[in-house]
Amino acid sequence: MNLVPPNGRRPTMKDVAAMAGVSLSTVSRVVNGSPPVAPELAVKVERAVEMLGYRHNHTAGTLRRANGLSGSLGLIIEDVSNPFFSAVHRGIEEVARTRSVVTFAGSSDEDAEREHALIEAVLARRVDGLIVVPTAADHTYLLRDVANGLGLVFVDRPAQSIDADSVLSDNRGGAQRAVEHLLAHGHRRIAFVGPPPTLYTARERLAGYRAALAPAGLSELVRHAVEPADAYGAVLGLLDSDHAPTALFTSQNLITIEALRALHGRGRQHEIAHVGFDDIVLASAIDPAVTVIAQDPVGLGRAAAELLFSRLDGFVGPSRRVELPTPLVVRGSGELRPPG
Amino acid sequence: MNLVPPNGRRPTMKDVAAMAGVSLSTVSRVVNGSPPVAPELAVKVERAVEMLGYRHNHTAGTLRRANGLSGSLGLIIEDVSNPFFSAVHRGIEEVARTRSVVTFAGSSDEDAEREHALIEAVLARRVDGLIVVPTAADHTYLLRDVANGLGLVFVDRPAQSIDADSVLSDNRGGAQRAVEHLLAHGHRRIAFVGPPPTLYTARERLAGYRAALAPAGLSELVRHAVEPADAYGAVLGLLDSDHAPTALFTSQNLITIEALRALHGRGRQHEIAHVGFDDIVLASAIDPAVTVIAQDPVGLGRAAAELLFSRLDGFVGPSRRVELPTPLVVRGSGELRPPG
DNA sequence: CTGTTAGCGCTTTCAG
DNA sequence: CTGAAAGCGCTAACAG
Repeated sequence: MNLVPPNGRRPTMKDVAAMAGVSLSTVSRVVNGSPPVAPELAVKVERAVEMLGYRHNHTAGTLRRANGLSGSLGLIIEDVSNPFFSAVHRGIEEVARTRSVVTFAGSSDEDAEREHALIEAVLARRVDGLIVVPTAADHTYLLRDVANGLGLVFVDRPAQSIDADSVLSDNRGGAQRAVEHLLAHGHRRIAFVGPPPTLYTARERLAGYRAALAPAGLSELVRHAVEPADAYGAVLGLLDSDHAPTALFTSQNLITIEALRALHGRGRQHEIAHVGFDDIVLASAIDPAVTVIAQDPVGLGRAAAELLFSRLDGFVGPSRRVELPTPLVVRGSGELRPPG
Repeated sequence: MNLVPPNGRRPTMKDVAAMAGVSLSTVSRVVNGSPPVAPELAVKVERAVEMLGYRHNHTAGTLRRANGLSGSLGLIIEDVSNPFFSAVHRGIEEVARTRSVVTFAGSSDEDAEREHALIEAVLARRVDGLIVVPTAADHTYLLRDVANGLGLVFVDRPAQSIDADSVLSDNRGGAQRAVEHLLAHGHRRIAFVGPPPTLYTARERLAGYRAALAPAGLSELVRHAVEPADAYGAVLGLLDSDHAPTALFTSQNLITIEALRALHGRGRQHEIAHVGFDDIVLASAIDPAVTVIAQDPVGLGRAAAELLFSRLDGFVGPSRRVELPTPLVVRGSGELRPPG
């Protein structure tokens, strides 16, 4: 059964053809399941394939194939091990799988150079498309590739320099809804704790916070955390200040977690209302359960892949922008009322 | 700057050679940075590359290159969006990056057929190596590929059917240490809640639990949760039983989370001691903070990649098995003493 | 130091 | 329905 061929050479179609006593083209036809081919020949070929342990070299085929597709795509995210982005990956995989397309995945670590190196690396492996969570400000160098047929979709944040398909969450709307929810529960001093507005998503969420406060005529109370860990101190500082807030809006995953540590550390979790942006594991296990604005990262990935494949399928319209809703998930912490 | 070539054809080395007025081989030498090449010619080539927006086709080179390496590898894990496995992915990426190797990543979803399809897909794209969290019982079909130079490493669980390099956590030792820790704090009735022992890791952890109880002459109290969600009910059942345990060992990530929900839901988190296998986010935010046995998934990935590349670098010794330590992280929940 | 040539493994006309 | 032959984009001898 498992005869290892004498030499260390992988068997090729030529070897299969020789063993089966047919021509190269017949092997190709059988391997690619493209009739017409006589059943008896097909059987002979299949037997030879089995015997030799022949493995199709899809990349060699790509070189010659009419459409030139490699059946692969590149995914560049901030970090493959960040649960948010790995969920995006998962969504992409779900639709790529239906087309037998495999995915190169890599982390940019929010570093433009690294992003660029990764993109070049996967492009050199001739991926059919690219899905990118953009970090770099300039992506014009991809324009030529797109003109030459590369599929390109940006996800989570829009590209700044070029016009391309993109899939985003409703960041601003979600943040606004979170703050309006706190307002509706009687809060007048609502603090914002989040990363500085360098990234698109951070800017949008801050804008949402402001959009909610403005019509109420309330003044803002903003604390920026450069590193997520900074949020811990920021929240403690807010709790200790003269004019302490009665409610907290934390604009991101890791910052919400730090805020929880601070709140619980001080035993104030039942007094200070809190809504976080991004759902977190254990949000419903702790007391009070954490009210959040939920994103749908898997949906983000799915939508990005759909857009990408529609291009590869020949869609040539103008660039599209899909925005996914960010519903409020009520669990308890966001429904605490201010004292008095 | 960004002249898109008139036709939709990607420029090739031939185009570059023609524009630069040199031969194909000279272009190849410049592109691959393999001297000797006259500086003036190099400049001409580089200019032409720039003008045309030439992009190297690394896969075409693979076909002809002496070593035949594609500079890519395949990673098959249970789920790309599971934080544990995506951390493994991250570890692999860290070492692959130093060699400019990119990674195909896909999810087997604990399904042997899917695993097989994925492996075939990446093999057809001629990856240099494969890192697999095995689900299928049989991997003998990979033997021939390994004989033909494929690097192969199993991670998190050993392969059952073939002899290959593998990287594991010390599952049994970690579980044993967890239970011994609870014994040392005076507990005599310690329950085990975990998945049924179908998977290697589950079996090992259960064995560790038993290995700790046996010398103490204590009887076991085991509850299996087929789905993580089942652990919630299982823990409630234990709490309500006549001979309720005073301590809990939960043998996995998601099960620990469900147990926490149950414990906190009943307000028993300060009475029942609890140690979980696998670290979890927010473990230190809740009260009491959760004592765990920590794995090092990033280290698992790094080690797997090191083993893989050592093979590609020509190492030909017998198969190696690396086992990573699983330290106890003391935080509070595991140090509660039994009543009385 | 540079160019010519053969050919990697495959798909695709094009004849038979 | 099957085979022969050309050639995808590239690298590696080998001459010059």
